[in-house]
Amino acid sequence: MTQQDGTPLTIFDVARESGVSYATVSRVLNNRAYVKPQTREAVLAAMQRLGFVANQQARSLAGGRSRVVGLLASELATGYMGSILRGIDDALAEAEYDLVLYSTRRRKTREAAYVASLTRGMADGLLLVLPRNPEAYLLSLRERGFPYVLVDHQGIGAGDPAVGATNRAGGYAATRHLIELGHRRIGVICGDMALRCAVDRLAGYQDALAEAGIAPDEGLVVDGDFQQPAAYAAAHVLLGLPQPPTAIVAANDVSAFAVIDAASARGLRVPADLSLVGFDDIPAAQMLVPRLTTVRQPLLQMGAAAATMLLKRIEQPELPPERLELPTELIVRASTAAPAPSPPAPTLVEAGSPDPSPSRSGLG
Amino acid sequence: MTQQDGTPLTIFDVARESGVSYATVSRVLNNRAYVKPQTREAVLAAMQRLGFVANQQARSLAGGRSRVVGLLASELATGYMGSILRGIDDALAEAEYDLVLYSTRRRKTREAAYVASLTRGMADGLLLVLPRNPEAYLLSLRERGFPYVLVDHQGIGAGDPAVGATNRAGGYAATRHLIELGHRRIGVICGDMALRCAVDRLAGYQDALAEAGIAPDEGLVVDGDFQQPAAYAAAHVLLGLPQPPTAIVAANDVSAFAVIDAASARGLRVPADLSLVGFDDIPAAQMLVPRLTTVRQPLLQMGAAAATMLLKRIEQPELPPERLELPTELIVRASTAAPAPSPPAPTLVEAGSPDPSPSRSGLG
DNA sequence: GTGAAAGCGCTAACAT
DNA sequence: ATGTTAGCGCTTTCAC
Repeated sequence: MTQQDGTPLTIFDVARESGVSYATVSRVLNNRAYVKPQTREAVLAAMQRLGFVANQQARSLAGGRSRVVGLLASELATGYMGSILRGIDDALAEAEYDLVLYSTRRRKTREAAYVASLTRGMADGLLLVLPRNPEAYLLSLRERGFPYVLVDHQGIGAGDPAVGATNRAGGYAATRHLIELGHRRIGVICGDMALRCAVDRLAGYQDALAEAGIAPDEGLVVDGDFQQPAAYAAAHVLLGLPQPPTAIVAANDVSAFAVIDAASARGLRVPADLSLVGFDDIPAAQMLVPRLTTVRQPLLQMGAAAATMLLKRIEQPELPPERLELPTELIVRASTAAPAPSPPAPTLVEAGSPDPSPSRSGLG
Repeated sequence: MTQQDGTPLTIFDVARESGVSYATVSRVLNNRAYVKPQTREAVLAAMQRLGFVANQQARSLAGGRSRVVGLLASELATGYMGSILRGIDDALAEAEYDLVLYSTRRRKTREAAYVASLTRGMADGLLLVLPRNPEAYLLSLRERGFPYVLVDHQGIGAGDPAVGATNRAGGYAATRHLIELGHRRIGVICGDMALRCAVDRLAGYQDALAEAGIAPDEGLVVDGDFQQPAAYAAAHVLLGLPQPPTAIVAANDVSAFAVIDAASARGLRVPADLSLVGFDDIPAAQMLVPRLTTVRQPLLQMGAAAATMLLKRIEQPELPPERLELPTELIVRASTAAPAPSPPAPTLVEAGSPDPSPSRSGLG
């Protein structure tokens, strides 16, 4: 706000208006003790009257805190990021923190300098959502003792504060659902295996196969990277197999959409000819026809939890790193069904107890 | 960056390292004249050597510029926002500006104070993407002479700097495409008519009908708000008409998805029984089965153009407001087809030349 | 061309 | 409980 002469209002103006000193206004502004309730009210009233708003730059320059959190992300335009972003924003708004965006592709400059600019007053902490290769950042962040939290990227090594989801359990639930439907040949399209979440999802898939006594078939595990094109190619590989799978677990919903695409290009219908489970439950998953059976990640909550965790670490930087895994949840919709009874799988399955009717507990 | 003792590096350190003064370092930092090239290089080298990064807070406190742009948006988690966001980010990164996010639902405080905090040093300018009721902001923004640009919300009155798309032409193209396919009864599900873009799209629809000599039928124009639930209800209204439309123009893709939903709930198939055109071309539009025919908005470019315009206005706040409309483009995919020949529309059409074969020029 | 000095608006000791 | 006094790290006059 400005006064009538255009000069910005300062706490000095508020001080004069309320008849106290400079410092007292600052105390009120910062909700500190040692202010008589009566004085506090008078100052607050003066602020109201004047329409005073503190200059954030000055506060952080003087006090060392900016009440800004940085968000480093490789990609902004996905539904995935959008949901996380909203969760973060909610939690931050609650605490009256602002959010500055840093997309990874910005960094034309050296990484060190880049992180340095963050740690030099601009932000009090950093949220990293699936950054491309975080090692470069993490090192200097750790060195500086700068507060940060990883979102959905627990790193291959542990030790960093992180918020993620139970990806392994999710991969397990997806696969088990298919097994319970009667599928035995279940393909999987992997995500970017540099990311822990992709590794975990695959592990969950393997868990479920093992539990059901289905021998793993390397040919049914195809690479992907969470993106449409790779998944489309992967789907064609799977569907082109001499003995194609009757069901596919996709690393994420976007990959699942690609499978539908590839399947329909081959004249296969989902779920009649091919069952399909995605991962994420992005909004589009329920818009699709058929609606996608998928493993929901609580993206909004993950964002909020990460922000909350970061705020805590900003307050107490010495806190030991904490790791949070939020539960995933299988959402059964219309893209999965029992396999077509037609061709009874010949002999490619190598081993395992051929128990055809696993227990129905809990799922599907 | 910090020195070995943990003290942050300042331009004073750089000055000492390079044997010049304090002020000269500042000049180099700001790319100002009156520095001997040789001196400049020496200073730059010292910065490199030390790994110096300027404190942005201090710079803006002293200099009055923050190199930060604020983004005010009502919603962050949509594909729509994501695309715009990316465009903004690209343009800003280019100019080495940072982006601070302000979602509308944050403002628990009074609007005036809210905007004030933006204009008090935090940001040099503000981008407003489809804010809920911008009047409150705009007024105080204008009063302050604070630079801002509206994105995709040209306001009912003109006069604000804004970037949008040719919504009217888009609505026209969508409708005309359907007309050329042979449709005569074309329903429309409106967007939030408080927004100019929704009004324009409807106008385009009406343009096309008029041009084809199809009498407007009020019953075929149903309210919506760009969201799934309202569009779903609207679709049922349309489809439940004694004489339902053979084609529907939806205000946006999300609404179009809802129509597919409602149609399939009624046993209708798209495009065999019902043709459908969306608006936006969000990523999901091409993932859907059937792929959605839609009017593409260049969201990324809109974001980038708005950011660029804002930067220009930050440099020269006195510039007259500029208004930019980026072209929309009809993307014909699989959700539109010629109407089923079965029931030859009885008599509800009131007037107009019943020319059944409009020219095929350009579209289709 | 370069250096010296005065703030930018605020926080945080230190007094009182 | 309140006032006084230094700065925070930088930009920007103004001298030289």
